[in-house]
Amino acid sequence: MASVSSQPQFRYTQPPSKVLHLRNLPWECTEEELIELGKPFGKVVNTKCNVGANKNQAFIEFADLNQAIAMISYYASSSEPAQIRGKTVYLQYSNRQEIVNNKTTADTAGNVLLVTIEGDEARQVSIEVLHLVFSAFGFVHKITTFEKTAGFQALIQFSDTETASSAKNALDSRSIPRYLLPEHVGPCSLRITYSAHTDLSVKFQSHRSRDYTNQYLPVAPSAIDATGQLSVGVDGKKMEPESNVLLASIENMQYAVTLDVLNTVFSAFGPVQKIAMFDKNGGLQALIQYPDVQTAVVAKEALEGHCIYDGGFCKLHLSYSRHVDLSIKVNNDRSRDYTVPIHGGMIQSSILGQQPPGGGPMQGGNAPPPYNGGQYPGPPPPSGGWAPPQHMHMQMPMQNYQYNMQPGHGATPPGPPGTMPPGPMHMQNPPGMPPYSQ
DNA sequence: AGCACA
Repeated sequence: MASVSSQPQFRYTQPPSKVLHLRNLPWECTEEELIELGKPFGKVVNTKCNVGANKNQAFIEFADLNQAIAMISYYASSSEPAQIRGKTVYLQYSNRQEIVNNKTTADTAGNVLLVTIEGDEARQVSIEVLHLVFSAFGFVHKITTFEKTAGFQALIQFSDTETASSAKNALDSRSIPRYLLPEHVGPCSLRITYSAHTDLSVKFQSHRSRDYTNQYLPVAPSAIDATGQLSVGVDGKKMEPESNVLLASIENMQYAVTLDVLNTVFSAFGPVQKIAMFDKNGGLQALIQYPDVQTAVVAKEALEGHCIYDGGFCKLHLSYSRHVDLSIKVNNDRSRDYTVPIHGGMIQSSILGQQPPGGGPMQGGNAPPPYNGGQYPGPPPPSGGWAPPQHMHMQMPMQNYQYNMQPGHGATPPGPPGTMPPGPMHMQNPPGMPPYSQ
């Protein structure tokens, strides 16, 4: 009934085609072997091997029909059959006129990378860690993560193809540094290809996706707990609730860390509203308040474990405070409310880089060693699997935010999303202030 | 030993 097909699936004499169908091939025969076989008769423009249930069929496409005819004719009258690896290969004209290329292996470079995180506990890799790793090559615009059959994957969006390529070249098939992973997590390696995407759609900041160009993007309801704070890690487990207030403790404080130094360091990520410094357990601690959680998250990510001064001095350890709004009673050298103008304009001048009283760390005879731009931040890389990018120093945002305290002006809002220049990030040391690095 | 892939 339904057997009245005008084109039977095959006949014993196919009309000529520049595509040849090959069968009885040795298992998993290579493209090269097919090209070798067809080359004497003409230009092989395409091949497809490992076709069929047994993967023992293949196609060869010639540039010209006459070349295909030449090959068929030759073997039709030859005493020696066509052979690959000593095995007789049967060939005939294909019933198709061209090989459709499903090979995506020649993936075209783009600004978005598809990253597969391989490893038994790949899901433990947080979006923050991915951000940190890929930020070494340039500003990361957006990240989305998802589960596919391939495993735990992420799409990482850069400004441009060049930046994405440099990240891909440096990181593909390498492992995430151990020190970036929780202690119990085993090795996680990265497989990177280009994605066809050019601009990811990120609706919310969540444990699965981030848009770093839009700090005011709403936080996903699923990532907010009863206290209104982000409390979910990428693996869904509870983590330290994020807060707009950071608690900084300073280790190895060889040089004075003043309110102004802290303000400068933390203002790089957004407007600092308030700072309170205090001594605890013989060390210095400070609470730094931002207007929003996202800014604090970015600052914490970028600064955690890094040193204010070169040489391992004044190493910062950051955690989220339980505070939401600091109560600053008095503006002095240990506490400051930058949102409340005071007479005399003292605050503005100090924000803009005035040296701390008594000489800043960069002044005097005991200035810290100069910033070493090429220095690698963080602990030494673990042996094997990881080449630190040349410019993987401090992760800095592309904009410096400062409150404009002049009368009649509100706080200076950050620039619109997408204004960040492409390319790797570089330290921007405020004038007069000490550089900071690992 | 007889025509794939999305």
